[in-house]
Amino acid sequence: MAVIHQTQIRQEILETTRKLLVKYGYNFISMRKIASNAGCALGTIYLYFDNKDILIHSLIDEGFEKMYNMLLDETRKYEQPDKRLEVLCKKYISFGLEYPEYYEIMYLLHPERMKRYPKEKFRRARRTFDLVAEILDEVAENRGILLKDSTLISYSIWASLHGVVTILLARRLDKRIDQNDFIDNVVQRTLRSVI
Amino acid sequence: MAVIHQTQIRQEILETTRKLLVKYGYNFISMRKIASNAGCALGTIYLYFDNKDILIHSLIDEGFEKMYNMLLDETRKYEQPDKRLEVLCKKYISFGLEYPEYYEIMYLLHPERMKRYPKEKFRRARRTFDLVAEILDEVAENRGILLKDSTLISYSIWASLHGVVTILLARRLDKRIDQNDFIDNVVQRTLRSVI
DNA sequence: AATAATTATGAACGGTGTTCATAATTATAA
DNA sequence: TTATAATTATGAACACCGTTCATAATTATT
Repeated sequence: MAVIHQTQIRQEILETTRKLLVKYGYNFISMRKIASNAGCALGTIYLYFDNKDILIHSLIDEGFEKMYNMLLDETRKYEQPDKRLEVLCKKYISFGLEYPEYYEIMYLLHPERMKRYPKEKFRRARRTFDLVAEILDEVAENRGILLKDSTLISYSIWASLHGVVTILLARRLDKRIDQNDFIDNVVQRTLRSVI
Repeated sequence: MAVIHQTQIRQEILETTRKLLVKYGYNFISMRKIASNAGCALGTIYLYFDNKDILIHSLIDEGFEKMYNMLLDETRKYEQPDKRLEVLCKKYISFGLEYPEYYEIMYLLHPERMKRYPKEKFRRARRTFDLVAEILDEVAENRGILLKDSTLISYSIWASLHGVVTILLARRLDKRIDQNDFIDNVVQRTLRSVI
């Protein structure tokens, strides 16, 4: 009964999984391929991760960290609240398009798998929403308006942005429509409808 | 080299697949289970469907048909353009929540699988957008405004609605937020931002 | 040095989608 | 009606999958 693991091989497994995920996509990843690439036996992985889901989920933190930093960096470039909200929206979408593998494990894993989705991952995801809510409050204050529920509106904004990303990742946008026009339109509609 | 198949068993396979899909969800479906339930041999399925994806895709038409009719029925209940647009949005979301299995194969199948996604399915999906665009034009006319690109706006609206559905299906909504409040908020924001 | 605890292994289990040689059936030709 | 050809049905076999577990190798403790 092993209790605490913190050896080199655990990190190696994680890094290998991340590399395979980014390089080949979620569907390519199998426990055998990870073991093979990480230079360990198949069973060894199960000493450090209870199952495949938990292993994959360990990468979600990385994704949220990367995303949060990208959004923070981008919004810090500007001071005007409306502008900050705009670049936040656009950066969210471009993150999704730039790192589809991360976006997939962060937001698109099938619901059934989510039974195993650890709660602390949700907490980490929430940090992004706090950022949105924060900037929303700035916008409201700047316009001299009182926002009833910035959290609800944050999630509401997220829905639109998430819709854009998933539609584009699933290649479901009508080819007659320009991708950038589509993104701009949703973002503009979103911004206009905020308050 | 079989060329044309139109026997009873093909329909039986399709119906069995649909039943298994609705009853147990996408992940439960395997070719063996379908064969077993349809009362044929494993290999028989491959006489009528090149592979699993194509078999599943055959059900997509059903989904789009069902959805289109639901949306049409709902919007026909009203005459006022704004109201028609509102119930359209709400019905779209409730369809997604009510028939997650269909919604999944219609809109959420992983992008990699979409390489095999037949083009005629896209065409069928477009009918829904034409309905949205149609109602959008009504709204514009009613308000005496000229809409530049109702197709683009249709897809833009879709993004928001699709975002709502996927977030709810993936159970990613913060539990502090009421589901109906969330839906209403997005729909209201969407309607307000249309023009 | 001997024992105990930990860590690593890979064969085995029951599943998956897909292929294909073979068998059964149906349609056509003599 | 019989013989041949074309079609349709079969399920074993292949190469994969996630997971388990008895066993082996290694490390720590006594």
